[in-house]
Amino acid sequence: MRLSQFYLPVLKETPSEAQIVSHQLMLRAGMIRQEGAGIYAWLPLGFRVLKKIEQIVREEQDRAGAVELLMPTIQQADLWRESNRYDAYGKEMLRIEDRGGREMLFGPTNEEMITEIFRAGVRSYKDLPKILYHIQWKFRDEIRPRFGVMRGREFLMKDSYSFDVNKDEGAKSYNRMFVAYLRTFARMGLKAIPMRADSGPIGGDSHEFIVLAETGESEVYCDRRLVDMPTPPADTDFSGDLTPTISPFLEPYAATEEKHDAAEFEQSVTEADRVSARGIEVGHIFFFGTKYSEPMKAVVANPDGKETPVEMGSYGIGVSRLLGAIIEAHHDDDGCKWPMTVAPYHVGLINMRAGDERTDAACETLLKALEAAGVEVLYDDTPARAGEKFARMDLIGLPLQVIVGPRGLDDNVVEIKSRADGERREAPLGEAAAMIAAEVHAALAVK
RNA sequence: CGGGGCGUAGCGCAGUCUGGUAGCGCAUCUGGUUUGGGACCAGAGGGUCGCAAGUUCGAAUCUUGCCGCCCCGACCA
Repeated sequence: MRLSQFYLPVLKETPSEAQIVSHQLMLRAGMIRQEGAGIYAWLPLGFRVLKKIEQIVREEQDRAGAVELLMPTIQQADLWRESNRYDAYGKEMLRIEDRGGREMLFGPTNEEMITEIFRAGVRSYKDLPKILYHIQWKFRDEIRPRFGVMRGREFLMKDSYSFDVNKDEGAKSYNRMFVAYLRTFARMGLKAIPMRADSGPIGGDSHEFIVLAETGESEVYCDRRLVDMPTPPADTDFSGDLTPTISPFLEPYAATEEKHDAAEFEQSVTEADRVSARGIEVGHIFFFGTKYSEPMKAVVANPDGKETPVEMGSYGIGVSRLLGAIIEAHHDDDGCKWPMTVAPYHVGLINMRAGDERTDAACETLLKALEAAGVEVLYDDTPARAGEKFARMDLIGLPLQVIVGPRGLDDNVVEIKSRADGERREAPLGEAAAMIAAEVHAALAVK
């Protein structure tokens, strides 16, 4: 992509309404634009990252055996009356009326609808287990939206729902999502720690996945050993018993404020390993049994031929929020520092003298070769000054910058700069594309 | 919903107390000089001062109402 054809409205100054660094950088790097309190338009650069994150979430859901579908954003009030949540949900639910005066709502979550979809198609325990998920926009009329996409009112969420014949089977589904979540966040360069969490009005077992960050909204407490716990590998067998895989994560102490037990914390964790910090909740998993299946009559015939309500769980990932969390974890004073797996483009190609025959030709050749090798390139072909180009490229934070200018071309080399550590090195012009492509693919291969 | 603050050019702000017909920096456009880390000179364009009503000869400025946004608290991916 040529920058001259792209839409990248960067800001030199920090908009005053942005309080935390991720919000500031997303506005400055032209990733989002606020259209109302807690409502954002996704500009091209931000949209690309959103799609990358969404795709990683999707791949790990699929790997864990979940099946994707798509439910509508608008739902009917009657569906929510079946679970008695239409009145219980309160003002956080955005209620709408259609032209016929029917009560509708913009979905804040989808337990009711998925239960309705499930019960319409499943009759027997032999069809279980099932995990269904979708990635869809939600609207929750938050009392106080803030911090940009970290607490928007409209937000993109991946929500999965598991259906099992009994509680033991339900626990297996819960574990599958548990492992899928560990892998999902790790692939984005995040250390997300599962913590015992308050399951709220839903009840049942619950874990929140927390990224430690000073700007996090929750107070959390955990054992330091959890911070560097290795991620379960890509070849994990999701059809097998996952208890040994997840038990190392369950044994050390970890809890959010609501579930924190100071006495237990001090007793079970050595003083040196006690971490009390702030964190960003990027995922939340629940097992809630028959809360919806019972009132909504989502039942299957069990092996005895008796109809029993299915045991359900729900599993959420805040996809749009993850952009904020990743920036909080990966940035410096100059801008974002995207991990390769979620970067809007892998490489920023900087033409130091756009309009000069020699640099233009070298850039065009590199661009073609890189794109042919499957590398996503943002090519700065604008006539802007060098300082401006570097600052802009640092701000948007592409992992690799390739600098092509007369100075290097005199020696037949280009410069490659890594955004992560600022390291610069030279590469022969003829070999640069292959070297960069290999580097990009190596970084992406880590799954 | 309670408490606090803000709304003036795309962005950041001054002007409001003390009413006199709107300004600064950045950005944008034109010409020129520059050109490897946010350049310089000269010129130009861009504003129903959030909206409405009121007071006044005259309102960005005073009064009232409304709208929007931000921050602190209770709720949440």
